[in-house]
Amino acid sequence: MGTKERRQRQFAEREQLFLDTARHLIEEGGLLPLQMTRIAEAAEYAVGTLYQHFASKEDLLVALTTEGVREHGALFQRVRDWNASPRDRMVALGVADMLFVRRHPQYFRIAQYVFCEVVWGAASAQRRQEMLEANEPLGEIVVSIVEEAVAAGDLEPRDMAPMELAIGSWALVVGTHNLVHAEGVLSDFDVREPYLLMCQHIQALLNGYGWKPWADALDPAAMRALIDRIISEVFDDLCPNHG
Amino acid sequence: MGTKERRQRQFAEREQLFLDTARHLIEEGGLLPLQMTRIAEAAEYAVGTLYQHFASKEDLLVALTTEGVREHGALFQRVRDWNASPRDRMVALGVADMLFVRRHPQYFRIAQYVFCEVVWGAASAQRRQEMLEANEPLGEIVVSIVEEAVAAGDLEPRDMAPMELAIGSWALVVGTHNLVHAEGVLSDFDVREPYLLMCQHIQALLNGYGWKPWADALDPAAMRALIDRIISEVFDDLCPNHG
DNA sequence: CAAAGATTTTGAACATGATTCATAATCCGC
DNA sequence: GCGGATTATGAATCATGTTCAAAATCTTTG
Repeated sequence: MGTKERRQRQFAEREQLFLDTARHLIEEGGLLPLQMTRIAEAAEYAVGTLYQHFASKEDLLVALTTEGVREHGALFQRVRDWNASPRDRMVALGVADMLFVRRHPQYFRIAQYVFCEVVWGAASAQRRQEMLEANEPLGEIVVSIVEEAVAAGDLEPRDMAPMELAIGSWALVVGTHNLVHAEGVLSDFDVREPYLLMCQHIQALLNGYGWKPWADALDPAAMRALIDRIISEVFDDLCPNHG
Repeated sequence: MGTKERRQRQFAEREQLFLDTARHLIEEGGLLPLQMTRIAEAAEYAVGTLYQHFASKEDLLVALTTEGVREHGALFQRVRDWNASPRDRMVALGVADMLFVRRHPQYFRIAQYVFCEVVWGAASAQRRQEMLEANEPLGEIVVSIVEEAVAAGDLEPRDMAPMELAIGSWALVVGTHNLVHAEGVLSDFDVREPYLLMCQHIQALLNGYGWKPWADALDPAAMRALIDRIISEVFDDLCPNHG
């Protein structure tokens, strides 16, 4: 009979509850005052129960980030399936990141923390594994778009592997998140719209690879227009106040 | 008399000792098992003495990173003063990072941790201020190279501020460090020489801005040659086993 | 030079917050 | 409804960062 199955389902539901609760608490007050006791209290369970799900606080944080990676991956899949040129889809990946940050302003902060040796090393091997597995599809999607561009003749990779080309945009995106979230570092220079800028840099990078068709990376208006188009064609439901 | 000065000097020396000791311990065993008690022990002082220098563990980590930023800045200054085209100097900044990582394999790991809300927020305001001040020159050097390129007619910035252009390479570099240090994320794709790749991406980005003279970003051999030239002309003393 | 007073060092005691585990409660099959 | 297995509980434990009263040292002064 299905009693075991029900148990498993309830266990999974409770795990979800813990993760949602933790996310809530982080959104309220940040990562700094997050305590296991508080999470358990807020979820109306005992600490011991929380520890039946997560081997440690770090373990929970890795799990939380893994969820974010999956959601992030869902946005990337939309881009992969979008009927547009590989080049526009590369930019759309950047837009996906931009929107993801808007939806989850805390996400990249937590992710940065989670990937630090101190946290990563203190999480269980299984959670780490899950995270890496959740990450794989993202890399694969970027690579697949690069490969399509090569197949379509838009891009001449010469000796570079698709992944090596993909890493450029990837690093650009990761680096932008880092700079944006490192309080004080960019603020001196008052960068108004860092993610618009990021998209322009992606365009420049693609131009630099000789990726066709060429786009004017230094024209913010053109960039905005493309971003608007991407949002309306791919992410319309995520931007209620758009247009 | 100079007894007060001597005191101050000795105090500064002891602070240096603590920082060096901490760095040593981190190099030995990583950040995870770093304990204030251990640092004090290893430096042959009592914990209380350690706390006369650093308001908290986080404070110490920020101070440690600030030292790294200063050393990093010294490399950037060499590049600024190098007698070469702005474009080659932009690439040389990337090479500076590459060499800095070689000298201090742990540095960017610690920096990533330090810039996380959890650590940054727990450090004293003064240490944070010092860090930001130490960081400023780095940004200024990048911007100054961009400005020189514009002045020389190598680059047509249109509506973009120099800083906005500089942020592209900066993000690329920061993102590469992140990917390289996030264990497991890149390893699936076995990227042999991430920093060679980073330099190629910088070239592509500069090409994409229309930054003259054009360089072939997809030619690893050309890139290696330029890196070798930069090392021999700017960083020769830092690479004993070079050539 | 010694004593008084100021400053600095010390490390055991304290505080915080993660984690455990003996006990209590609950569930399941009969 | 009962007995054994499973699960939940939260007070106790443990690990570390931090403090602070006492001891040690240094500086000034008579």
